[in-house]
Amino acid sequence: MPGTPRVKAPQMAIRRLSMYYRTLAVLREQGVASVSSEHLSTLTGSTAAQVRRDLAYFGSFGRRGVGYDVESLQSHMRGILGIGEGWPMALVGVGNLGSALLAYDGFPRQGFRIVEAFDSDPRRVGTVIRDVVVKPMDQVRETVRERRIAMALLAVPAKAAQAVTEQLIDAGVRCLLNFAPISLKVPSHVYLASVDLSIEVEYLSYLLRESRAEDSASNDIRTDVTTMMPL
Amino acid sequence: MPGTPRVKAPQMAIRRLSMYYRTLAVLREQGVASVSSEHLSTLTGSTAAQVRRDLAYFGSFGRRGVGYDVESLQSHMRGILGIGEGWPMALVGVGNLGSALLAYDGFPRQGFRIVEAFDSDPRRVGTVIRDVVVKPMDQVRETVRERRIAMALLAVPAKAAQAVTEQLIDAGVRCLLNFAPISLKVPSHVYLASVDLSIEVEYLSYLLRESRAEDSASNDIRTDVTTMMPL
DNA sequence: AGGAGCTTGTGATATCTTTCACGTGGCAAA
DNA sequence: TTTGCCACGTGAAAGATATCACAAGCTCCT
Repeated sequence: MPGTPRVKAPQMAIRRLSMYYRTLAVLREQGVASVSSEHLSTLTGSTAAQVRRDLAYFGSFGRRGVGYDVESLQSHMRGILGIGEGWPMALVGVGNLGSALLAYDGFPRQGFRIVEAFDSDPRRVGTVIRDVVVKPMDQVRETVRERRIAMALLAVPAKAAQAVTEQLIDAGVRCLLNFAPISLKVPSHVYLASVDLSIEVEYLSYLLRESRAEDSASNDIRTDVTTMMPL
Repeated sequence: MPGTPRVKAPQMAIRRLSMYYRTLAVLREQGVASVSSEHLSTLTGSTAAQVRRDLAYFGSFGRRGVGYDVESLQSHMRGILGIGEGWPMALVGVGNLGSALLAYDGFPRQGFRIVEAFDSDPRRVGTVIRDVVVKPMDQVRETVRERRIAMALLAVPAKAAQAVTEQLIDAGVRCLLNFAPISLKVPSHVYLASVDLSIEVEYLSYLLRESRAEDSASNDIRTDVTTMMPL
């Protein structure tokens, strides 16, 4: 890998890499061979300086005066993000949201696959969704260990989330993506990210409310907003 | 409202308010009348200083030497976040994810309700989920205007997302929660938040990969991580 | 009433992140 | 080869956010 990562990359930079990666995939489909930081920034809603800085955290992938080679940059991003290593994932909680996650084709497209699903409800156990058989909770430990699953998606009710989390960690899971609206506690060797729909909606609600007060609207272009709570 | 917001609150502070709000709701159910910043911080995975600072952006709600009154603080948070104003929301895209969103009970519990749903697929139009009739896309404009819907959830394929966004904005929507894995462009008077599952999973994948390299694990307690990309 | 002990609210400070601005290397054309 | 232009990579500056640490205010007890 060219260049050395002098300092640790900010969490947000890593998230933006995902955006860059996807954008590069689109460019490649379109037959674009080379892209500048400027170009990439308009496509991802970032700034040129930010794109360059983000990439520079991991090495120097571009050529001065030219830009970045789309294919090579994409493959570097893939390597950095661990895409295509085919991480197998486990899903716990096969309710409405869990079922939707099982069916979500964005995961396999990026090389992540849900290979096991669990639920505590006996009526759901045994059902098959997208070739995955729903297993009872008491098989979590054995299955996760056996298949060496490191990542899990948590789509259970808030009340059950902490207990299930502990089960999963005990079984050897190292990464958790939590959808339950609750703040989970995990030991520091476990990575945790959360998608919290209520927080998103309430944040928008706040902005809406605030804007009613001041009401100052211009006509610029505002760009994408995602979300991250560090550490 | 007591106190004055001297400076604009960071976006992250607002997201944390949502956490505080939910935690307060739990405390109230448990009959807890008063809570300190210290206590609240352990429950939400923040720090005491951060809790105090976050709250101080909006006023002074506590009493020195005592703490915060759970009920009154909760009601202040509710006001700030605009919870309970009963914002009606529209959903576009009633696929797997869209259906799950319709069924998600976290929204109505916080006072947000999906009152209209739209889909471009004729096979889905007319179906009823949770008392909501799925309407065709060409009724977006009229319906959103008529019902004065300001918030919309976008659960359509990435390819369609930008076009649908523009339809919604044209119809008067001011806030969008986007689930499509794409960076949307919206005018600056429109608020946009995105939930991007691929980014979350790839972020975890990155951390996992990185940890394999250095492998330095201690036994502290790590706390919740959500996600936010500012402006 | 006075003092001990607790917890808030907040200046000041430290840390983290983004933006600026320019030196450097690279390409192309004359 | 030289000239002109382009776009990266990166120190340095600015800006944003989090943390520290303490004065101010409240309650209770004596």
